[in-house]
Amino acid sequence: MKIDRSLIRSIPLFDRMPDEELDRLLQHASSRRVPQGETVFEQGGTASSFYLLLHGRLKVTQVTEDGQQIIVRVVHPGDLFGFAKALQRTDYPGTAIAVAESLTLSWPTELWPNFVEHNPRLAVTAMQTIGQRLEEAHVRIREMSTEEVERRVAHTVLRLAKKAGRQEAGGIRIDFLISRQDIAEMTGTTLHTVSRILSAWEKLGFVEGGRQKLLVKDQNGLETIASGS
Amino acid sequence: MKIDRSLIRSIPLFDRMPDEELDRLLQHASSRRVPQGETVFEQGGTASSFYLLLHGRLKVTQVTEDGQQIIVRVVHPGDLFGFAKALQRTDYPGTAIAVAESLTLSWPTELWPNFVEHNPRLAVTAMQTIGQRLEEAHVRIREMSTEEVERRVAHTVLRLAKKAGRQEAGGIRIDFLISRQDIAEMTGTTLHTVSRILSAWEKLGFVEGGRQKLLVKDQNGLETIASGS
DNA sequence: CGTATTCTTGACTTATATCAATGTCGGTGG
DNA sequence: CCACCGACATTGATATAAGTCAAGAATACG
Repeated sequence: MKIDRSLIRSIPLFDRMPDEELDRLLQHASSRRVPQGETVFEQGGTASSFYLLLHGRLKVTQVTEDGQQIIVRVVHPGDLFGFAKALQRTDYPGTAIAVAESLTLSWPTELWPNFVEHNPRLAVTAMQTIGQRLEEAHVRIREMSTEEVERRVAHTVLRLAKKAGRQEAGGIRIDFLISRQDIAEMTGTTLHTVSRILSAWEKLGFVEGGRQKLLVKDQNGLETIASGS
Repeated sequence: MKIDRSLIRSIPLFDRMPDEELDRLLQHASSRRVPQGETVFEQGGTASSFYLLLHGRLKVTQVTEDGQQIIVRVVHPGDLFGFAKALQRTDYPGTAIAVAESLTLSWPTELWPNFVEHNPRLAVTAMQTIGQRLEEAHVRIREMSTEEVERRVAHTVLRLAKKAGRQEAGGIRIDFLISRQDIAEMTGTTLHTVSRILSAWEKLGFVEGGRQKLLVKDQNGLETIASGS
């Protein structure tokens, strides 16, 4: 399948890679259009590929034994995801669902060690990527350990605005479908509590809600809350 | 400084590395004995080295702006730690304190990219290490999102018993000094709640407490609690 | 010994979950 | 095109897990 090289070039992971190396990489890649709501891979499924998100937005969810769901992370364009093999796993630990029309690149997992060995720069960058993810996880742990719900929700919304926000008349629109339940699963609370919090913020003019919609109208206001009232 | 090679060989990261490669690595390494209670590096300090724990036990803590402390992780023998550079940071995100007499190896951070480029296997293994750490973080996030305190404490104690337990008459001893406060900082709760929980478990014969001591007497009992009563 | 941590335990408070009911939006198909 | 249905959201009332406040006991250490 033919893949637009300029789109790839815009991704930090590949921006300084020599042409030939990049071509070698793309040779083995396949791309796929993923419509809103469809899954890229599912929790427990055999990890046959690793992926790169070129365009769109995904959420990675996990379901616990007793049926509770959490959102492990949101995948943004340029992010590697589903690299279970690099974590020495054979199955995917979560389910990746498109929350906006998306475009992915994928490679067979067998090629991962190969790529890494032949391309040390890729290895270093990939490690940095995973490292950043680790830091994000630690931030989340820290917030869940020390902050109350409202602050956590504020932090989460601000991060979404930063990573997935589109400037719009009146504020920053979160650029994909996101429900109260989703926000609850990202912050470790219930949709009821999130709903109450967003309602309160709406009264204060900080945000504007809507069905699976969110518009941040006053970033400073939220930052005040995030930093502990 | 002369370093015992057999000790290094026992560590998975290096077990299958050619002798010459290992020597090249050890050439640039320095080892240090860290007495109980001393720090290896401190939060915010310039990341000048990365480390490997050969022997002993460390805890890595973080202090938030408003002075609350959490334990990010416990470092066990064989673990890499303080590899801030791999995460493209210039400072250490936390403080590493010896909770038992310890022995570390360290390398100047500048050598990290060098090592990785010259030793692809090391790169892959290091990535797996970070990957595992990421998974552990996700487990913790999942537990904090979905489980109540008692279950989380049970999970944490069981993990400690598994990773840092020494068989002993009557049960499995957690092999380093650990306070109620420490357990609280690992599970996102308060020392009071931990104290009450451990007291209750002691009455049930699951554990035996003591000042900065913990003995797991009934692993199955704890596992029942961990899995949701 | 006495002084400082660490731990325990009780009483009380509170944030947040749970339970329950109703409202609203938006897409589907008749 | 409108009506209806299902998914999503709001909001109130109530329950409760866990935090906070407070005091004292146990243990280690110099």
